[in-house]
Amino acid sequence: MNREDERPLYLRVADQLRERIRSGELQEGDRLPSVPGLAADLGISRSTASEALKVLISEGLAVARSGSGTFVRLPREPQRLIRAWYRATPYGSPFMQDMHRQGREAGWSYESKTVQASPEIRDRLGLTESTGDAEDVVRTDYVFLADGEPVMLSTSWEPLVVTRGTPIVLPEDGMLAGRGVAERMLSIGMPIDDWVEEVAARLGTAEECERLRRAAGSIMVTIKRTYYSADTQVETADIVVPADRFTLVYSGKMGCVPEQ
Amino acid sequence: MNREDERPLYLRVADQLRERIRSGELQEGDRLPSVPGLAADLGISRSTASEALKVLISEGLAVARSGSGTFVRLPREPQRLIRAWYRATPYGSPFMQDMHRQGREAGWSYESKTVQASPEIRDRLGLTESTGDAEDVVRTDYVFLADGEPVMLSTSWEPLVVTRGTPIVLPEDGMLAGRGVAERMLSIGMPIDDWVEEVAARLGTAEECERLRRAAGSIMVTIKRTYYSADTQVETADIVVPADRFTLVYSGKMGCVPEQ
DNA sequence: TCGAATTTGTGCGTATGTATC
DNA sequence: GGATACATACGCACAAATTCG
Repeated sequence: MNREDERPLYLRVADQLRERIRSGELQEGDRLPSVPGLAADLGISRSTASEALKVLISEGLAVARSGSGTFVRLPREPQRLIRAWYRATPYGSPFMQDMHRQGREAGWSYESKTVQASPEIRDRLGLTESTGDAEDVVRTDYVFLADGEPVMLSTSWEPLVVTRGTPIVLPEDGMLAGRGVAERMLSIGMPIDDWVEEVAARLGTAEECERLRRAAGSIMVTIKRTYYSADTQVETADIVVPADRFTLVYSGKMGCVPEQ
Repeated sequence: MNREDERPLYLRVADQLRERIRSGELQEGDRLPSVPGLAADLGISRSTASEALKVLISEGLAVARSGSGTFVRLPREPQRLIRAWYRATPYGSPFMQDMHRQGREAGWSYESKTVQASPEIRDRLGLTESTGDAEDVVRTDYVFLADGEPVMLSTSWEPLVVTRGTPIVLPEDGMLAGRGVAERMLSIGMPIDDWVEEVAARLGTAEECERLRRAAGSIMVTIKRTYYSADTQVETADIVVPADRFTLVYSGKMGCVPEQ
């Protein structure tokens, strides 16, 4: 069976399947050989055939549908997300504009709550004065959609010390709903003049992978973003995007020359 | 055996081990229970115990050493890499300055070659005129070190059409060796006035993981960077950093107000 | 240096549950 | 309902790496 057993059998079987995908013989949405089928064809055990398929799944090249089969799922060319601190556009938030430029139908759903900030969030928002047990931020959880599919998660925190008593306390309420943080803050006299984004990457949690319809253990790019107005933090957010779908684009000029 | 089988057994065992790590009972470097040990202790099969450990490994909370055991490996606090287009500093390149600020001994090794650019690199450098089979770029492969350990890979391409005949044809040669691209280009009258970075994440290749001394299959953050001088591309680079060691920091002001 | 014991990795077999068609 | 598929769980065996006396 093994004229050369440098590499484990299940990896060699995975190589073989990967090659059939790469060559175009198996295309997007095609069904890969089933576990029993592979085992019979190659004269290997079902456990080993299953291991080989798991390799492709963990690489994001395939998805398993219980009871149905394992299907090729080619990574799309990643979309570009332009990271910029402020872009007033007819399409609303920066995400909406990026999707619109790429000819995709964008949408989002959200849920806002007034809550007490965690120590980390308090730190990121520069909330030094104690408010006891009082609620001090509005937390909004977003799911962003492209062509109806969830593609980005974001959790945003805005300090009540900034927004309390203004018409924009709730991010997705009122005239400026869906227009993005920058425009909303501008409307209450707090123009955003600086931002910081900390970019990292890690495996997605089970919940993130499920909400973004990715295979368990998919790689996620994470962004911790903070917006400033005159050295005051007015918003901070945790953003999660699947690494196989997005490339983040930063550029030297965007801080100086907002696009119109 | 299962009074409630909502979740698979191997996931519940993984939960249990994860909790022992989270609580501090098992610390960095400690050995997790062995597969046969777990199986005996919990009255489960070795296959199931092995599956449970694989979950923690895939989450990056543990590493397996064949023949030795499976060990807790808590993620370190990642270092920050400040991404900025130009920072003239007494410490040379931006990488050197970041490491110096964090009190780490920085260094690098490199290798330069004059080569013919690939189509992708030609595109990134805006080289539209054909040069036949002639060599048209200087390619430099860097390994950056922190405290003697390799932490970042970078491959840089500079078009000969810009640097030919100048004292800085070879990046790490002459007076400005180690001073960074920005200073070198400035010295030949090509000040860098714009940059674009495309940030993505993926699994590291076998070679990258080995050169950066990471476990096979570690997550890497990749940056495709291009420097411009008056709308002319003067350099492009592919940068690879291990995701568990670095966070990239971008900020709105750095494009306008270079640090001194 | 050698060998015994332990551990992970791989591969085989089987069985059952459950989802899909 | 029946056939097929994946997911989980059990069992066993051997190879390779490591550790330790």
